[in-house]
Amino acid sequence: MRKPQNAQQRSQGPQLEQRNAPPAYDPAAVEVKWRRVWAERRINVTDLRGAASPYYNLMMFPYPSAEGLHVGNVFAFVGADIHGRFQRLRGRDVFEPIGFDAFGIHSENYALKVNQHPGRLIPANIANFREQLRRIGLMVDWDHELATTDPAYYKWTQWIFLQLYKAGLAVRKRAPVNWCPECKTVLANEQVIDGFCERHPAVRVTQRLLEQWFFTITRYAERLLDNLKTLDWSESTRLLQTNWIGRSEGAELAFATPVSDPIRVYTTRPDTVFGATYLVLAPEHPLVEALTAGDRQADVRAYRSRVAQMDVVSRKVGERQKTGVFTGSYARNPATGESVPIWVADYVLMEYGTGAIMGVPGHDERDYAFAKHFGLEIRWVVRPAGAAARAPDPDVVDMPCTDWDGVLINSGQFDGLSCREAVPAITAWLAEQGFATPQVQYRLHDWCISRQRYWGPPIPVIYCDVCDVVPVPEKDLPVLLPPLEDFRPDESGVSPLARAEEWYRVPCPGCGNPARRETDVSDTFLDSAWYFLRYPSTEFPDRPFDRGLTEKWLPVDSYIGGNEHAVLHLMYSRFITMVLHDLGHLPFDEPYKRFRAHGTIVKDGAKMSKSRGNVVIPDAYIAKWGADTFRMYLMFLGPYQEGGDFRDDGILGQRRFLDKLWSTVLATGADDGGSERAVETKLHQTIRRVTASLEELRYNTAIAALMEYLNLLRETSGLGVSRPGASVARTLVEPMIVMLAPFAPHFAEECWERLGHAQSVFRAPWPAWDEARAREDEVEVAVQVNGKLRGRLTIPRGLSQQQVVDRALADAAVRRFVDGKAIRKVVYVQDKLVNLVV
RNA sequence: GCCCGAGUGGUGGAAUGGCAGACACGCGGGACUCAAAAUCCCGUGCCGGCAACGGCGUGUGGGUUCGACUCCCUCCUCGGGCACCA
Repeated sequence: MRKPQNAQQRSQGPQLEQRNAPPAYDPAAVEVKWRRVWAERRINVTDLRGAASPYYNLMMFPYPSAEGLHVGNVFAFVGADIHGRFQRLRGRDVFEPIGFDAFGIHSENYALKVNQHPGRLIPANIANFREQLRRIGLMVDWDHELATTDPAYYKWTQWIFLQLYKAGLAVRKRAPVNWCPECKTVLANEQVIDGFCERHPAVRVTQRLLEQWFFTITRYAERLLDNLKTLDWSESTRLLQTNWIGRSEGAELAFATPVSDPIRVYTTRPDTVFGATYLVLAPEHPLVEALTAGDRQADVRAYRSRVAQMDVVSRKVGERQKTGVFTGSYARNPATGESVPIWVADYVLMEYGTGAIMGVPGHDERDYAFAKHFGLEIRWVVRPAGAAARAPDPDVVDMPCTDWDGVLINSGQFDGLSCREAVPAITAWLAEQGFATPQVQYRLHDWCISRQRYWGPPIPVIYCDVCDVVPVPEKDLPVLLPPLEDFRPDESGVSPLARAEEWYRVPCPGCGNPARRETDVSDTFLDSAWYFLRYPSTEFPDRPFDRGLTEKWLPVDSYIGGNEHAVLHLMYSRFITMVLHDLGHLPFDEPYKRFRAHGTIVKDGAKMSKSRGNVVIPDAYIAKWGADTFRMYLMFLGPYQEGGDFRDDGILGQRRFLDKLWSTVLATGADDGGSERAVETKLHQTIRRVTASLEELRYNTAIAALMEYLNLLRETSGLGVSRPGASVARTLVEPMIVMLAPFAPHFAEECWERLGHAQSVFRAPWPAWDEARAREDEVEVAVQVNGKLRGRLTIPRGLSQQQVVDRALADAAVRRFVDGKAIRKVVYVQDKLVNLVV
């Protein structure tokens, strides 16, 4: 960080300077004053019912950590706030709410670490965050603040669970789950990174079998995918979701077996079925036992139990040596009619497709490795494009051919077809005989919402020996989280809530017999899957979201946030919205009309992280430079949707700009109307540029355009050289203040007031530009000879090609390169460039 | 391995296929000052030249075009996502 002299000197300026010197810009005073005025005049409070032109401006609510806001949060919020303020200046009634995502593992782990109860820690963190958020000057309507830990909120989180339960979309499954020995809880697949816990990068995740609640999001896979095409979202985010859903097309093929059930396999390459020389079942496959021959029992059992002990994740990680075991049975290849051996191997996963595959070692990397290792037959049924007419010899070519651009061989009547042609042909042929069905598969998994933890909303279910699973009646919501002093998870794998005896034991709502509460709490992502629905309706204790307000304000007009939530939060909230829509609770099925992913702020080219020790804490910068300067600096770092590199130097540039603008405002005279044409032209160009830049979230270029304009304005008015008594016309200054207001709101308000306005600058209209006035009379035309720049002409706008060429040829520098040569061609771009080809 | 995104001065970055480097930081020089800070002015891609000016220049190599940072192909590096998903 820079030495503090600058700021101190600046802020002490007013006292030190001579009596008649103008007051210096004092950000601390200006910002305190305007935050007070905004609060007093309730300027950021939206009239939700009366708004004529509603605009819902959403930003991702923070998790209130003990460390406080970091610079990444500030970057995210300021960028969204600028968008909201811009919309407001354009006449929209902007609703900009904020809240706190305060449940979850983050909070609980931190509470464990400092040995304090999260119930006491979180309110303090929230108070701290609230203050920090106020200090960065957000246009937030604090009347609608919410916290997911508030029973008035999580009552409805539980209500949503019940709606899904009633609709059959919340199901209980015994399933192998990821278990983090450090968190002592189940992790979603998304929370497992390369086999390690997201929260504990050094801790390997293992496997446990637990009864869990799942939301069957997979039933919505197709819709989640299809709707994506219609959304105005960042391309990168849509792509991440598309890949996450992972749609693939293929066919399910049936291989007859000695037992009554055939083995069904899913394949994307039915064209290679003639090359299927073996089958593989996942170790958990239900047919394994029946298909294992007597003398293979011991081997198969040993193999399966070895796999069962392995954790879910490491089984899938890396290019391990393939393992497997032969069952001793054979199945019939429906295409060739031949018998093929049935194997069991852990490279086949039960959770995807049918849990069984056909092994086509000639044309699949994994099958090839497996067949090589176990000496299984490798048969080529595709000749790669460009290869010789004969099939390549597996003994010579030591790799499979996974090419789609090949031609079938060794495939009976299908020989000669291209792979692409063969897929539908073979599928149809097998389908006729009852051996095939076209099939679409998705990679997406169901959403496990159970957490064996304390700090979350209890899942509202009661277990009764008579009635089995009984949902808590809606009238009994919320199921309050019991105030448990010792909230530590233990090795049992059971939630700490099981130890709250009084809470745990309840009469069954159905039959009144003694029953037990579900002791798991729900995933934090469920809390955040619907928070945007709650904001407009925070005042209603009796409904999750008011129908009228919801219709008026939703879906969200603009959502700006980080791409780290591209597949989890954004997918889950889309899913919940779809379900609530289908159940008749919402009139729309997509929550966010427009989503923009902002970039990441890095430090010295590296991601900020505690372990690197390069985390930038914004507080000191704001204290020293003021929030407005800091906001502008962050936005100037680079394109908002790409992020930027935070450096301590550089912030001074933004402060200099505001200082210069400040002195310009103080030197603004009465409207003399005598503005120079060049400045006026530049003003209209600037309005056009800033408007376009703001629409595209290109905040860095918007600021640059304002700087350019101010530089010209000061130069032409004599302010730059501190000419005594120099003044500048009001009409040339005021639009700039309005355009700056989204970036530096406190500063703009103060300037606006000093310019004589009684109303907030945010009541002013966004300046309009006039195309005619933005156009220059004279243009500079580049003169190229053979594409190389050889001269420039300043000429009146609108000359004909011939006139321009004549003038270009009058230029000595140009003639040097043209003289003595014939001009073969002339390319003229009106008022911009002329290229003489000689 | 597969799918995205990005490589431009000392630095952050700017440029609907049409003057590469806007804007800003930093740096050099000057003014003001007893001096410093702040402020203001001038300069600042690289090479050659006193200069006029010339040559080179947007990760690499090729291509399309009158003209390419921009479009196409190859490769390299960095960042992100997915990954035994059949």
